Amino acid sequence: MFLGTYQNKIDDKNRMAVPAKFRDQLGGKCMLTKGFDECLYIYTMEDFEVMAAKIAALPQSDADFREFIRDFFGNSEICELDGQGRIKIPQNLREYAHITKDLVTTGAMNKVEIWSAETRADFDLAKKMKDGKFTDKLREFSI
Amino acid sequence: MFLGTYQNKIDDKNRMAVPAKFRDQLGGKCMLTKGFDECLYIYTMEDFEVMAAKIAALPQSDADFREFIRDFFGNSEICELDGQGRIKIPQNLREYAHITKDLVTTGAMNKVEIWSAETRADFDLAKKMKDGKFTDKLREFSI
DNA sequence: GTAAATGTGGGGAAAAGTGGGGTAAAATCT
DNA sequence: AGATTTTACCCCACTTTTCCCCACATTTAC
Repeated sequence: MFLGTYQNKIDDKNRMAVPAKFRDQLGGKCMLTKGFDECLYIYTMEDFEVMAAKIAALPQSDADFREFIRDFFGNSEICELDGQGRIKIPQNLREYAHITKDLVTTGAMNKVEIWSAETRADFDLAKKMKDGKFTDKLREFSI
Repeated sequence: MFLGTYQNKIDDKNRMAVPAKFRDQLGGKCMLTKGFDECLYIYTMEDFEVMAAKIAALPQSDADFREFIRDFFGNSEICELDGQGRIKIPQNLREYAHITKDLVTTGAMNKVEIWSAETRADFDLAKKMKDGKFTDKLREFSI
């Protein structure tokens, strides 16, 4: 289970230090993918396999699904952690998540999310605006 | 069952002594999470697991739920008590609860609440203002 | 009153984060 | 194809943070 929020930076060589708390669970290797909401996801190899199987099973007859499939696999990378526990983030994913310098890394149960610090801040703000409506929604799920 | 209210402090290394009465029930480890009302919650590992399972099951296709999931897990932390029964409170949670120095720690049945002393004082005051309406509300629940 | 438990502070070793050099591999150009 | 440039990757070095341990003051229990 991935938990907690961390601040970190990407360096000139496009490397990001994976927070130490997450490294053991990843075991030297991870899958880096395009996430929802303009952030990136890190999955363990096992969890990625599960997800990949689900997505690959979507009906190819549907054009939306075909696009989703190529978008998902086209924006996924196997990342090996270097001696200092860093991964390299490729250009296409950096662009998608607007990553330039400052990052926020958040554990979210079965995945790790990587955000550009600015994008995350904007998102937080937008969230506050509609907090009231949201709690009503949660109630439907008995939380 | 967690009971009672205690005053304590957070030190320069962001450590807080867990009141001794609570330590046995926690067993050397606890979950620290963001609570409602700008305070923090301490759960036992077991109680947290139950909650986490519920939340992890929310549909990822809904943007509000995605945000809720990252807010919940991103602001949760496994805390190990050190030799003196203290836990470290991470930056994101300190900020959320406005924790700087003086704290109030309250047992609340299945969880422990950690408040900044000032926030708690303000909150008490605010609550008193609407006491009349509140007792009416309780009546609906046969209390 | 004495002993044990609790709360608080701080030193120091170890780990984590960050930056950068050097070499090898890959891509590009002539 | 060979030469040149670019990219990737391994390794080292430095700074900052974390955490483990010890010490002491204060409170509680007997």
